[in-house]
Amino acid sequence: MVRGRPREFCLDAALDRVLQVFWRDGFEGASVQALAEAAGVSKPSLYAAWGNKEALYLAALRRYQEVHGASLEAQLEAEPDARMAIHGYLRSMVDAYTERSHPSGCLVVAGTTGCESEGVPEAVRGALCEALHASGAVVERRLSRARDDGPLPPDVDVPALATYVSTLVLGLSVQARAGASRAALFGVVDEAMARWR
Amino acid sequence: MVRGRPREFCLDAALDRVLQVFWRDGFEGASVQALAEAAGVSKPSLYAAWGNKEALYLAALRRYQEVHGASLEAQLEAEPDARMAIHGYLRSMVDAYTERSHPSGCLVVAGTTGCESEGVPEAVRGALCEALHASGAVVERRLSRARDDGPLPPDVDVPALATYVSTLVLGLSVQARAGASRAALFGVVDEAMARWR
DNA sequence: ACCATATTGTACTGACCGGTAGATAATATA
DNA sequence: TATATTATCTACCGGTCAGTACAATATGGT
Repeated sequence: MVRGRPREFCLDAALDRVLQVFWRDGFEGASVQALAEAAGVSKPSLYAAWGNKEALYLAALRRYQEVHGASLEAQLEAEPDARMAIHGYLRSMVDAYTERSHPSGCLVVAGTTGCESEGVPEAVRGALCEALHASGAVVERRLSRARDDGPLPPDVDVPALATYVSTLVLGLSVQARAGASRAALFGVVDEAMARWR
Repeated sequence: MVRGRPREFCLDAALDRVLQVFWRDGFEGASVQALAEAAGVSKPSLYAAWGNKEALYLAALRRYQEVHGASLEAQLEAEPDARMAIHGYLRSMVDAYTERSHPSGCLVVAGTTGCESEGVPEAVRGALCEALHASGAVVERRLSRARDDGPLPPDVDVPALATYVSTLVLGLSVQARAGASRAALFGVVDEAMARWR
């Protein structure tokens, strides 16, 4: 057993609360005071658990990817038809981005857009860029598989097509942030898919 | 003639420097100190000219729209063929978003993405949302005209198509912010236009 | 010359920032 | 029961934030 006084709060539960604040306010916009209050924990307890604001953000980002990202990738791989897989992926994105139980849009998109300021540590910038790249790579791998397996013609430019799809997803995140309705964004997805093939 | 000691700096020139900092760092990320240094003007001079940080941001946003937005709208209207007009619009956006003489991406997109924090005044939030909506409306008007004039079939869903195009543009801005190359973004535009009809 | 008006730079305000020192409390082990 | 270890909270640190008071300075009007 671990010695010493036991922690009185659940790390993951607190991190989820912290995540919500970072998601809404960004790295700079979220004060440690606000993060602590949201987590229902004192400021020194936050520092004792994660070290500093930078490490706390990186932990929240990691949790975001696990909780909100992993299932989307699995779904993309599960659907056998490539076109249907992308269509489902886009629709799931719209669902997630307009879900009312957490801030709208994507944490990574919001973070990347506002990470050029000097107040954002290099490690945070790097992690966000890496996360953005990773989400694009998932789409590219799926499309690459579709080309190898046949449903996509072998002459298709997979990187360009993947970047196109990813760019659309980034746009959906911004639209959601700006308050676009779920219906409007489903319209965008339908419009995009109607032009597929 | 105006009485009193004359101002020793050019308002528009200073506002352009201020704009660059807000563009890169956002409303919260840009300190008034940094804005003053970038403008080559003391902090009280900034306050004397524009009142406070909020008014300064709104003035910078207005200037951004005049300097960086007006020409794009004109170009969109000038090209007679709707498809070519949209293609040119998208290519111009990529050019602007990856231009090295100013921060990458779009000020409005960056601002909108990070304006949910409490530190951002309501007026700034409102102006950004309005600006985003206005840029979408420009595309919608152009497409609406194309439907009325014939080149676009009358059964096309203009609002949905316009939102699709705008969403793509927002995505391009995020990609540019994340460091995507001009070539990669031109590839996205080509991919999107290849699926047009 | 003198006044009214307006801009300038220095130096300041109170509030909040991220982060921590240090005393206290709660547990496992011995 | 005594000790080592860890978590908790209050109260504080120096630094930076947005914003300003004030004296000096530069103009036009009279």
